[in-house]
Amino acid sequence: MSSNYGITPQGENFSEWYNELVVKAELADHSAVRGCMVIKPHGYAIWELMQRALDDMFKETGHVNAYFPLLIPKSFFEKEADHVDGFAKECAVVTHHRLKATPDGKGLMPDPDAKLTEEYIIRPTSETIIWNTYKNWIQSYRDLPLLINQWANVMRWEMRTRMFLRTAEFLWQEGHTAHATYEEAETESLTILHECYGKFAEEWMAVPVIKGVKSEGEKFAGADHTYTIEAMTQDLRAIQAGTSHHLGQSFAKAFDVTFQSAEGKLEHVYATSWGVSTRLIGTLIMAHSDDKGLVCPPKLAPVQVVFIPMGRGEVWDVTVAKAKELAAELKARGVRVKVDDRTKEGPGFKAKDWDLKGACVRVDVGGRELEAGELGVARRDSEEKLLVPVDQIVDRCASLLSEIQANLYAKALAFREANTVRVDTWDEFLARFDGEGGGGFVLAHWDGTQETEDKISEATKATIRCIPLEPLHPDDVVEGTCVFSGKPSKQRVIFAKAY
RNA sequence: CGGGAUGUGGCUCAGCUUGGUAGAGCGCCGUGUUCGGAACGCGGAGGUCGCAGGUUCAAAUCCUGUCAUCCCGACCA
Repeated sequence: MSSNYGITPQGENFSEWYNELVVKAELADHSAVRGCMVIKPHGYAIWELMQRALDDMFKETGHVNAYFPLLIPKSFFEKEADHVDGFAKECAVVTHHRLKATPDGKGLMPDPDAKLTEEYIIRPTSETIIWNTYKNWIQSYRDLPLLINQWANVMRWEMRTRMFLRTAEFLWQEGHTAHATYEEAETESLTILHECYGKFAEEWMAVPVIKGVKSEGEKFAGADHTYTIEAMTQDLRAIQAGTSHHLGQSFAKAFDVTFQSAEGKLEHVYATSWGVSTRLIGTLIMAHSDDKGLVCPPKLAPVQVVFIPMGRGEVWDVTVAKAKELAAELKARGVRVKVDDRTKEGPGFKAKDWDLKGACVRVDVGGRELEAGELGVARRDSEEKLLVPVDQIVDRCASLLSEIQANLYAKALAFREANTVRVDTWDEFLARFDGEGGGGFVLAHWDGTQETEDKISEATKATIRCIPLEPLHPDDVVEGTCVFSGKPSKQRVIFAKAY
């Protein structure tokens, strides 16, 4: 798109649409640092709203926040073999603690005399530093469960990055818990999945998700098993929006974290870890937004209602005053409002601008309408515009917000259902994922082997997103035969091309 | 890391083939007329052409290297 206005339509090039939207809606910008973005105020506002809602849920389920170091001694990483394999290839390493002038005096270089005896890894995730710490915190069954969450940044040196979806540095939360029994840890990982992540995705983001367990090939490095919430994007791909891992005793054993039980026996603890990241913002965009720009569910919209005063001179003074008055009333009800009283831009410009930035409801405060006693109210989620009597504006805006929240979820759910199919033959399976783009969710039988999973992925680029915890349809758990190998299968699993 | 493309005022790009004093539109600043879905006039500011070498009297332009970004693969929240 060569124009400064507008963005590439989704249908033309989804990827370009996404990249342009992120920048033009002022959510984020590329930075001088490879793979790292600058999250701009409008984008960060969404993250803050997400943080607040999630943090409340974590607290509600008994967790507390703490903070652990950004740098992790390299040796910690060597202690859990699977974990090393999973992350070693994408670690940034700190090797020196001082700079000195280069011989030519023009630049700086790491001072060879300041080489660290043990190098540090910039955390790609904090299991190792946390479990090294927990070792000192846990002695007795009375110290359990230990339920801690951390809000932090992490770094993974990814080959290819995309703003919000995969950046080298990203913001997230990571929960790390310790339990006396396998069952209790299992309950914990499922509680997070259901009470926090699933609920947040559906009730706050208005994004329906499928909760399931990852196959061996897709699970977290070092986990016993991994639970996930999987969402569908508008280009028919799957996006992993959050994961909750039951780590078993692997980290407890690697870091020798034991406790004495009530019976006096020394046992290793059971662990979970779970996280969601700024990728949620990417998920949000890909699930709801359109060719006009960002569509934000009201619960996470930085600006829920925007007022556009119109007219010039005395009329302008009147419309601005009225807009501010109405905005104040709405604000008193806890609605996030904005009066766009910029004088340089016209109302047409402002309407487009707020469509782009994802204001949920726009109220045009015009002189003529004000005299007639009715104002134009436009919904961002639909094309719908309505006339609302001035004295009902506040009530109507408030009710519209919950209608929009519900509508966005319903729309996304209908979209996912329309693009979820059950496939029983290999030819049909191949056809579904042929070519570029997604292919939606395909529910197919799978023989449960890694080998088959790999071969399917190789042939189609589609991977097993999860094995649903609850079947989407009762027939999905009726036995069948693997779509690839023809071997017996207990249930259908979800295949999709993933972000 | 493999294949492809691109780096020129804040943004989108032209100029490069055939070396010779850096351009346009948008944006920005000032000003006036405008203001109901991206208004217009006039006057301005702003770039050692990604970076480092090399060739040359002379490099945005030619050569080498390097870095970054985007697209396609492998990897991944």
